[in-house]
Amino acid sequence: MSLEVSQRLRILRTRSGLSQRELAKRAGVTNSTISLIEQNRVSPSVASLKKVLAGIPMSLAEFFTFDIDEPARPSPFFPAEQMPDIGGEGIAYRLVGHGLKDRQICLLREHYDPGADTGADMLSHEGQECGVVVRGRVEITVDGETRCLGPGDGFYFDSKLPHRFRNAGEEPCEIISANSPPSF
Amino acid sequence: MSLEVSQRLRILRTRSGLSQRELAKRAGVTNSTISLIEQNRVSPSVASLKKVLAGIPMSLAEFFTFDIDEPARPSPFFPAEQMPDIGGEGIAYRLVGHGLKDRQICLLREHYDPGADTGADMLSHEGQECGVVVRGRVEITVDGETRCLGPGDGFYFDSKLPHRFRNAGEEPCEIISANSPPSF
DNA sequence: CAAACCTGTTTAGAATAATGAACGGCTTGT
DNA sequence: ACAAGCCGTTCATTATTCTAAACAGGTTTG
Repeated sequence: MSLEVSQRLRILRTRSGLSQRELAKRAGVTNSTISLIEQNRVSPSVASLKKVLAGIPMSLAEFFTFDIDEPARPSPFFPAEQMPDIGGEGIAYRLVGHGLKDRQICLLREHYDPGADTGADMLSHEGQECGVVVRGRVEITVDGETRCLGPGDGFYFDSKLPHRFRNAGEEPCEIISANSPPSF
Repeated sequence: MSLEVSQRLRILRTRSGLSQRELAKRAGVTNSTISLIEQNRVSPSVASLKKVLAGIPMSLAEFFTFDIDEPARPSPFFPAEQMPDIGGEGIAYRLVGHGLKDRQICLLREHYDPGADTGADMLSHEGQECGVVVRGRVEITVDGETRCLGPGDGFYFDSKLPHRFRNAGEEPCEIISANSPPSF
């Protein structure tokens, strides 16, 4: 949680143009409750926080996911040679959109040397990921199911499923992949 | 909130294969706290709920947004020849992950014949989009800025900015692109 | 069989959050 | 000037949550 409950609430309340008392009235709590929460002197019960948010109105899910963002307008183009390499052993990941704010997609050019893989342990993380093989062949294991994909073949799976990538062939392998929310 | 805090916690805990005591230990609370919360006999403070979730581990945002849509697991692999073509005049879009539920990313294999383009009118829609040129050359215009990209080059922009794609070269052009939220 | 070890639940008391009524500061209107 | 209104904050009391320890049921171990 990048933002405290206290900060989030104060931001949301003031953004809505409500005073502590006014919000309290709408929410069915007292103004002191709001005050104490916003000063981070108490940690509200989920029940009371829910009541408070109902006065804005906003759901708990929205409350905990909202973020303060600022706009910016950088160039939309990313030349091949300017993409930073963020890969590892025998693997190169090049990120499209490096440096952009509020990026929702992590789009990667992935390069696997022959024999290279993502490691002995299966990967597992939040989000979804997908990709297309552009060159070479890659052996992909997802949730116990293994397949060998070639140029033009695609994949799409929930990143929480244990997965692994391996270049089992003799030639380098290129993949364009996307995942969201971004892992890089 | 479609799901009670109590239900969510019990589902998440059991799904993680943890007992109340084990989770309590990891979270630094007592087992009775977990029990009472799961029985909905108390509404935990945000502070204690956060502690509990840290033992899973999971953020408050994830906790309140997660949903139980756990249908049968479809295959994560999409062979090249099975991807449906959803393109237009001189253009072919092939979708990776066709038929999946709750897809957050629209990953496309795009094929542009020489001279083909996305039309006279600029495109503009919700979301973000990005891609990498795999073969050939494409002329991309975003918010008045035009660039010609070749293999390995990437782009990333807000889909609301007026944009247009055109294959200005003599050879077919292939692009792997991603956009979110999905337009297909 | 029974002792040991799980599981989730319950209870009294300690710790914490929420209330209701104050307070001080600032602005508006008479 | 001064009262009336708003603002956010503070404090003693009340209400709720959290803890520690015990309870009840099921499974494993000797």
